[in-house]
Amino acid sequence: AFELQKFKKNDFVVEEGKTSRFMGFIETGMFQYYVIQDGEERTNYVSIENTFFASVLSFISETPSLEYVKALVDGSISMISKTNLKMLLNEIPAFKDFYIGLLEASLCGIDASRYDLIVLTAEQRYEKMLTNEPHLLQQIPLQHLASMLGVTPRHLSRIRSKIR
Amino acid sequence: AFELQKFKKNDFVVEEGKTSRFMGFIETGMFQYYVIQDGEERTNYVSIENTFFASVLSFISETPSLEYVKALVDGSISMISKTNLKMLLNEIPAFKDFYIGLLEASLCGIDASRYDLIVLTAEQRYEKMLTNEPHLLQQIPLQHLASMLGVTPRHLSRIRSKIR
DNA sequence: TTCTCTTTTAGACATTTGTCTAGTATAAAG
DNA sequence: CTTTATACTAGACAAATGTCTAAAAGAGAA
Repeated sequence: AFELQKFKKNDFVVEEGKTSRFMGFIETGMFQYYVIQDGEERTNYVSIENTFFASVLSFISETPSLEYVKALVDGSISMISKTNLKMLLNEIPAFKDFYIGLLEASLCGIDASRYDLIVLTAEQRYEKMLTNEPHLLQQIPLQHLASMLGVTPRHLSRIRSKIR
Repeated sequence: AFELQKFKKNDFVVEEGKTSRFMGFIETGMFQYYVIQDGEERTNYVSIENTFFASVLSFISETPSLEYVKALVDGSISMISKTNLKMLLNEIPAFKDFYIGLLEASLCGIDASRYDLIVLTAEQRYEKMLTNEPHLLQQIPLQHLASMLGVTPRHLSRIRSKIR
C-alpha cells in the first residue's frame, strides 16, 4: 500500500489550498512545513529522514491544507494514500494498533514542543535543541531552525554568538 | 469502565512526579495544566467542561508527569483508567475507532495551536481566541489565559486595553 | 456593612526580540 | 578564475514583552 515518491529540491509535497491525501515515512531528504503570512514564509517545522510525514490537519480532516510542504533538497518519501490507509486499518487489526501508536507518539512530541514554546525562552529552546537534536543543527539551514524555534534568523544569530 | 470523580477547588488531578493513569471527559469545572519553573507556575492550558482530559505524555507513555493539573473550581471528570481503556480497546472493535478519532482530533487541535504560537503575535493570538473561543474568556481567569497565550498577565492587560 | 483576599489594571523601566541594512563568507555557475 | 546567488553574521534602532510595584476593582467571609 506504500509507494516511494521522489522529490527534487524545491518540489512541493503539499500546497496551500489543496487537500493532502497522503501520509508517509521520509526515506531521504529534508522537508519544510511553512505558511505564507504577509508574503513571508513562516516555518513551522523541518522534518528529516527516518521520521513520519503528514500535513496533519489536511490529511486527517480532509480539508484544504493551510500550509506548504517543500523539499529543501532532493529526497524521497514512502507514501500511503488516505484511501489505502483506511483499507489497511479495516482489514488488518494489528495495523490499527500501529496507527494508534503513531498518533500517540505524535501527540506526545507535539505536546512537549508546545510546552517548550510557552515555558522556555528562545535561548533555552535553542540549548535544548543543541543537546536533544544536534543532528538537526548540522542538517537544517539556520534560517529555518530560527523559525522552528519561533524567532527570526537575526535573533538566532544573536543567541548563537552569546552561547558560543 | 468510566467512573465519575469529583474535585474541589485546588484539588490536584495530576501531580508532577507521579504517573497519571487516567484520562476522561470533563463534566463540570475548569482544570489548569501547568509546570513549576523557578518557583513559578507556567500554565500550558486550562480546559473546561465538555472537553477531554488527559495529562498526555504521562498517560500515554506511562512515565512520571512533568506537569500539575489542578481544579480551579469545584468540578467533576468522568474518568477511565489506562487498564480499563486497554481492556475496552481490546474487547470492543468500535472503541478503537473512537479512540483513533479522539487522538486525531487532539493532534489537529494541538498542531494548530503550535502553529499559532510560532506564526502569530500575542495580539493576534488573543484576537483569535476572542473570535474562536469567546467562552474561554468569560470563564478562565485572565492570569491563566495570559499564560496559555504565552505572555505575562501584564502584557495581556496591555493587549486588552489596546484592542478595546 | 466592613474586612480581607484575589483579580485586574497600569506606570516606569529593563530586557528581549524584530526590522532594516550591510558586510562577509561560502558555494555554485559560467 | 570571475561572477552570481545564497547563507550567515552583525550594527543601529524600533517595537514587543517582561519585571517590579502599586493602586483600583471585585468577590467572599465575618
